[in-house]
Amino acid sequence: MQRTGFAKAECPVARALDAIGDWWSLLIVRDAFDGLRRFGDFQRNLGIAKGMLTARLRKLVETGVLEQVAASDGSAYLEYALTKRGHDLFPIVVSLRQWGEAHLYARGEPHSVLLDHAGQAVGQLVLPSKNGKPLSWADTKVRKVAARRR
Amino acid sequence: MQRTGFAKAECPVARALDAIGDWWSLLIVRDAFDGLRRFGDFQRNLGIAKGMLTARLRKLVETGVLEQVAASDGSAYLEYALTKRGHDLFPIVVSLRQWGEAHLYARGEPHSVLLDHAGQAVGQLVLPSKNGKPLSWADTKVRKVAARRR
DNA sequence: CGAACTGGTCTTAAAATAGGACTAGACAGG
DNA sequence: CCTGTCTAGTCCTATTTTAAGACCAGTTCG
Repeated sequence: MQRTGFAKAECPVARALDAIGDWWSLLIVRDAFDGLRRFGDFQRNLGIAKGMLTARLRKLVETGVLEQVAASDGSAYLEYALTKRGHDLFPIVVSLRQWGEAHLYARGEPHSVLLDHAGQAVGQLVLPSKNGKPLSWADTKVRKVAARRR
Repeated sequence: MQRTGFAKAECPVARALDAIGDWWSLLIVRDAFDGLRRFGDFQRNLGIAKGMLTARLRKLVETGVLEQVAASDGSAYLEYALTKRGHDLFPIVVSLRQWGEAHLYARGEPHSVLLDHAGQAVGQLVLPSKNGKPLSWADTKVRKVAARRR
């Protein structure tokens, strides 16, 4: 009765959830985007059990989202840094953030916000189309399985 | 030792994960975007245990992502339909899909793809900035807690 | 050198999950 | 209008996952 896995699903959404769709992984990644790099930083900031954190970090390293690098402060410890693949998770974290901001706060309730380099709140993620108008859920359809190409 | 909850976190990412960040909810939502509406359709398509599906659907209805509506075929059964809040999950599902497509398939391995109304594969989600250039992770920063406004 | 910090491992109890048996009401056919 | 099947669940059990904290070896600080 092992938890169902989706690693071999044909659907990319299912595979992505298999890789990073548990309760902690995306929060670790969010913290990594905020600049956290050390085991203890993640542990204190998230309040996660250490064994859990060990397991999650290990899986994220295996998946290629994080990598262990020498500590930036010159000490003998290791740090966890986002890889290219990890940085590519940015739209996922932002989309979760924007949905959360829009739907899960009472009016006036304080929450963190995402700013650009100029200190301006950023706009919504958009899915561009040829003619410049953003695509919505109603404009798209999934083709079940792509033909094997190349 | 109840699973840690993030419902009251100040971070919107954490709240979003609390609401829809489990192993099944986003797959149910994905199927709903694909047009599935009935209990049995979700159950057969996902291979999920029925008790699990019952619990997930109930939570998604509570969260306001799905709502129960009369069956579209005129029978006495109910169907689950995406609400506005549910449709707003579209960027999350798309960002997961695009990350999965980019990183979790061997070259040439078949997978489903997202098409626009014209049958063209859609482009990448982008986070627009004032000057038109998309923002990346390096261009943004989180302000920890927004001042209470209004 | 000794104390505290770092980054873990191990153990335990509670909770979540998978899988399947069972069921009440809806529906379709004869 | 009777019966068999379908639908949408509930309930039970075995197993896995999680939370929480005790413990520990190597590193750094004073």
